[in-house]
Amino acid sequence: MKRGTTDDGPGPSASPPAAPHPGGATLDDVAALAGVARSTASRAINGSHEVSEKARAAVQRAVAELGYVPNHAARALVTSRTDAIALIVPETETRLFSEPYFSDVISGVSMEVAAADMQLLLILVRNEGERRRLTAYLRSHRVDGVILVSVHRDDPLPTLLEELGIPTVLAGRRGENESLSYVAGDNHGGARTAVQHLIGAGRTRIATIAGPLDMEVARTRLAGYRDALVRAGQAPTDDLVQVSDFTEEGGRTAMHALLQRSPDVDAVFCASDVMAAGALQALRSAERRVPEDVALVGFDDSIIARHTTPALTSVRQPVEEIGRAIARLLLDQVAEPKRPRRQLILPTELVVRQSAPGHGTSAAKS
Amino acid sequence: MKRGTTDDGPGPSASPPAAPHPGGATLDDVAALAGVARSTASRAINGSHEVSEKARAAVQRAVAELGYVPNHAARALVTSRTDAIALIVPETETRLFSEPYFSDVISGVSMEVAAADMQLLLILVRNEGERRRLTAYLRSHRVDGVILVSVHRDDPLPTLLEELGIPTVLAGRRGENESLSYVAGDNHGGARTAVQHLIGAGRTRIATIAGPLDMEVARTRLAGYRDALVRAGQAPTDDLVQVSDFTEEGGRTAMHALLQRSPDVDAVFCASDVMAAGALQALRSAERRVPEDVALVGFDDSIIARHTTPALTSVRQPVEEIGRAIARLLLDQVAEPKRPRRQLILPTELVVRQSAPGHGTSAAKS
DNA sequence: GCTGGTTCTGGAAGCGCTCCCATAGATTTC
DNA sequence: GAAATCTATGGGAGCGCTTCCAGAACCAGC
Repeated sequence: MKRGTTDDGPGPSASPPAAPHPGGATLDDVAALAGVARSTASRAINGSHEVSEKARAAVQRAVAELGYVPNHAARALVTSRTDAIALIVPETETRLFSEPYFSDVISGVSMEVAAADMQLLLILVRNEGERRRLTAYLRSHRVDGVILVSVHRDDPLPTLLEELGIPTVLAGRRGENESLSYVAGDNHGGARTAVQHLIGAGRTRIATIAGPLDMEVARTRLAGYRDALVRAGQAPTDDLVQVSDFTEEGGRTAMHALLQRSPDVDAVFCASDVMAAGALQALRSAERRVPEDVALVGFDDSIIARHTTPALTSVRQPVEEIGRAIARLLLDQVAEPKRPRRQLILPTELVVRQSAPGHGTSAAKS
Repeated sequence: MKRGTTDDGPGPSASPPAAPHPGGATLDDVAALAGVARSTASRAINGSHEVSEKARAAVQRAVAELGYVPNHAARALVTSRTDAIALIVPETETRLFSEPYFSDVISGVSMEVAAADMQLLLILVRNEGERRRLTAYLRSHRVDGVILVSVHRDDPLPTLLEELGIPTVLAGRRGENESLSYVAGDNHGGARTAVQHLIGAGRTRIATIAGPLDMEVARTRLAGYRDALVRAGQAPTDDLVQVSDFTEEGGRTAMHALLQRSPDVDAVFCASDVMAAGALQALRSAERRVPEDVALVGFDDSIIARHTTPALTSVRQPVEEIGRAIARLLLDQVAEPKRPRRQLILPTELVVRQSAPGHGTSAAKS
């Protein structure tokens, strides 16, 4: 609809300003009914303590009676706060968004944001066009804060946000020296525990399928894998490391490569369940039994981990809690912009299933 | 902090009103730089055609030079449009949100909403408290339109929205006589096709595990199942129908019940993949082979359909397209509120996998 | 009873924008 | 060539709210 290109009203009638109920009563109505000035009503509603009990009560009564709801736009205009938080999800790769990881993070974020009476804006970025639009959008300061999930090492967005001075919290960090606030699961510890579990089960040729190394999660999980081996006195070798891309197809290909290169592999730690599912297919087609011949551990404890056969042992992150923590950090930062950045690592947990059972349960290898 | 009221001109004060960039240049700045009045600048920017080419060009140059971005709140205040669409997702049951169904619908919605330069608000509703908050929120008219996914038959929300006169589109309908606009997959046709596939493969004792009957999707899929049987000249019997709840555990229980009641069942049409996954477990523990003894079909073609063993034959809905259609319907309705409601049913597609292969491929039953 | 504080309150000034209205030019018509 | 008709423009009035400021009302204290 082209803005009322002039002639939608023939005469003095149809006056848009006097719409029936463009949102209901105004603060003036409340003030009038309560018998106070608008400014007093405003103070009463916003909880200024320089209002007498009597006035406050009168205002509250009037608010209730009129069903008054403040006009958000008017308030935003004068306070230059929007009470909105943007959640930005890049949706380049494989429908990342459908991973429980994202939905649970979002769920956690949503809880806290709603509790703070703020709005949550969901922004999916799929391509360059949307990316440009997003940049313009952020420059227009239409949100009080931003949450960024799935950041790549060279993503320009965090830097932009930093320049614009918009409070930002990342789900996961870009690198080891992250300057912004972030919350992440303990990827290093989680990976290490997973590999230690394999070592404890007697596996000796433990490979890993890593994620793309331009993502810090992938690097950290790989580091955790190496750490576990080193601690167990095993020197990690590069031919047991296969870098992939977090997709199922990538997991399959990587597993084939590993089998080719090191046929004696007896365990694989995959940096994601999706890749583990791919690896499982490759192992099946190579006629290796899981877990008897090769034990398999995934990461994320996503929905597919429970549905493969055998079900996947996997590292679970406290995803909803991560979401909540992100929101809390951000809300604090919005309320108090000069507050120093904060970074949080939350513990993970190994969920043991059939693809890599514990001590003794597995094949009597070694 | 003293507020430098108005006179930040000559004074050395550098007062807050002249904040660094509370959002950048204003329309007045643009007008001044372009050498026109504010109203002209406004018209130029909003594409009124009553502006001379010369003025328009000057304004555009000024906008570019200043990096001007309209203040949304100010615009919203005067137009009483928010340019925001709320997407409301009840998150009662099992992390529904993580189903690809939701994420793909959201993805489609997001594309269209972004293209229209509107904002997408995500509102998750988990409990009564959040529900009340939502009601208050909707009453405050802070969104131009609402998208409701996963509606139950007796959900009070659609009615509320109808009363408030807020443009609304549902993903799926509440019942057969839905008064609001909606977009849905062809549940009836999809179910019928699935069952016809089973019939075509020679199955004769085809059961169904239905969803909760207070959801129209569940009813419609059940109706499609019955329709297929009737068309094939088989009278649908109630002991082959087991109502469940769309959860995995529910699917397991339902399958057990069916096996108990009708041990000769040779195929099951499940109203969701999640329930099919549960049914699969029940069949396995009852030592029925899938598909040789019992063929299994799911619905949704969700991520788990590809990861069970055997992989599930399932009915795929054009989910992203549904999302896009929803958004388009809604945006139309926002632009033109008196436009009649519209309802759209989009076709589904049967994806055949091992759990219910086609003719001849399956066991030589019958 | 008057002064010197405290509270509390009402008036008023905008926040940045859209859109109505009146006016100044430009163009046409007779 | 003057009147009539358009068109583009500038002025200005708000949209509903917060917040500054000055003044009213109140309480002590001398």
